Amino acid sequence: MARLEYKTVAAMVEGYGLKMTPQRRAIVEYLQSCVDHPTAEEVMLAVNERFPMTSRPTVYNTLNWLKGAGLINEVYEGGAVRYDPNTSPHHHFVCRRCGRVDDIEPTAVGELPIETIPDHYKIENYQVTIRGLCFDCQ
Amino acid sequence: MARLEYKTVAAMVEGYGLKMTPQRRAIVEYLQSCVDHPTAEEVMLAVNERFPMTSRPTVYNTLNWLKGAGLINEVYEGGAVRYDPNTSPHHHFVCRRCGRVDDIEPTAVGELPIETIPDHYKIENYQVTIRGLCFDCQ
DNA sequence: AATCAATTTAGACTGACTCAAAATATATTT
DNA sequence: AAATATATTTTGAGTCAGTCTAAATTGATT
Repeated sequence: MARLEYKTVAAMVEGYGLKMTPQRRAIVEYLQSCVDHPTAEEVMLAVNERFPMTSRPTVYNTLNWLKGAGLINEVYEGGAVRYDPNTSPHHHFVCRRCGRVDDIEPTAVGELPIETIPDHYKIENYQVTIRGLCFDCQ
Repeated sequence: MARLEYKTVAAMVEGYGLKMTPQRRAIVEYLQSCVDHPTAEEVMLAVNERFPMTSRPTVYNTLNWLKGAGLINEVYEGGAVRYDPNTSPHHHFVCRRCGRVDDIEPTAVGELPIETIPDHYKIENYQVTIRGLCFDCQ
């Protein structure tokens, strides 16, 4: 539950008896460096700039493995599936105009008084999506 | 901003110089009767039970029109795009195990203290997604 | 009943994503 | 350092949700 780190991935790869390949390295490094929430296609394009000819299935395989291992999250905004290297609990701000998705720290929003929710639900976590206009679009 | 109502749709269709067809009627009536959040495919299957041979493009056309007119909302949960006939501000509970999506009234959750958020965002609304286990899955 | 515009349909098409099999690379053993 | 075994990548085809187009149809209006 934190920002994606290369050493975590490497250790996990080891632990599962998997192999660390240049493609996986490149994908993980790109995700680490990301401040936004790229789509699979964006990951593929970015990785291919530095490490040409990384195939689409490999990108999807790796993203799906990282997701399954809980090292990245999938978010859906603006009609597209995006990947989020930040797995700490946090919220999102989505700009109605330009579509950018910013992370919002939980401390910036305060706590939701969810204790008032019907008690037949077992709540594990919650996530807030705030919509509006970002600074640039106002 | 309320639950989808047939008369609202009919009036809007009139107003735009459009035509009320049996297919549109069937789709709207099905959405009205829905307590959950159907996918486009589920809408198509349900409508075809009563009104056979409603084609896929017609279902998508109608759903997209309703969405554009602000009469239904699109939500993405469980790896699929779903439609929500309830356009009042409200939240969602998503069951980790069975994937069902329940509406949660804003009054059941209380207010999020969003006034603490960085002030360079112009906030228009926010939506909470609560995850966990529903009653049946505990 | 005839006309015209909006709508539906069938069928082809796109884009995101997955699958399968052959080729290749990695880590390990000798 | 070469050989081996296993994981991974690639290519190319295939699937699935959703869209497009043009022809056929329907609904509203005259």
